[in-house]
Amino acid sequence: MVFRWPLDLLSASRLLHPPAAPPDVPPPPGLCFSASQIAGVCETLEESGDVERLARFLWSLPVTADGRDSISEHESVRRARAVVAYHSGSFRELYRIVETHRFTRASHGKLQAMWLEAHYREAEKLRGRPLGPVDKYRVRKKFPLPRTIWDGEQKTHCFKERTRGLLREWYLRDPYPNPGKKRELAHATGLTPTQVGNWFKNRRQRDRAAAAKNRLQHHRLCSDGTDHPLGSRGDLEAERGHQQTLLSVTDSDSDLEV
DNA sequence: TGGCATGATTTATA
DNA sequence: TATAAATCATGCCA
Repeated sequence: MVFRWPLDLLSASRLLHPPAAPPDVPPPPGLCFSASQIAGVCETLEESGDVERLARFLWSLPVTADGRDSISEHESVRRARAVVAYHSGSFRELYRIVETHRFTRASHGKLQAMWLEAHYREAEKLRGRPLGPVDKYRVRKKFPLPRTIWDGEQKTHCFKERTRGLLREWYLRDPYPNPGKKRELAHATGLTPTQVGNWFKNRRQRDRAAAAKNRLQHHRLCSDGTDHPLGSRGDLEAERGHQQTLLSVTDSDSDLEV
């Protein structure tokens, strides 16, 4: 392995062989590194966050015209090149690296984050303003993660229809299930007990909101000048009773048919 | 543990 | 493309 820049040979040498000798003593001429040793240096520099040094190190590596050499084939080297491309704003280069090579699962998280962030930045630059959540969602839809850095596993935002059906069913029977019932339902739906708890919590919250809204509308329709302030008969029991009635009426996330 | 407010994501609609 | 609505998660308080 012949380095283009002696300084980087020195860097690599120090990373691979921590300085037992005085640090400024140059490595012996003709010192060779294997591709996996080079990859190790890339990993170390990447972990250290010193992108500038990583860039210099990568630059010092010998390259073939098509990049198909034992060094460039190494995933850590490719990932390091992607990192450098990202930090230097060379997003086209980043996309090219990511799209043309398959990466292992261990690299997916970082590469996915860079892929998305790069596209966000481009979109922001294009629009001249920061992106909101919906803008980012559109960017993600427009530039889906390549399969080289994504195993294709769909992350669903909503629970499965069958799961939701079960939850609704149980909710109608008992909106306040005890921990045992929650665990049972979690087992039946494949959700965690926390998710089940959250679902019931949200469901009650939505029903209360819908109940309040319905009552307000009803109040507006009925009140032809007579005054029925909302809180005047609002004791808890009345509220609960109203909710029970509304279970059959509100359906913010459901098709409740009772 | 429940209620409430709020955030993030996704989808629908104008 | 902006906006609203729906859905799930999370944090705080009582």
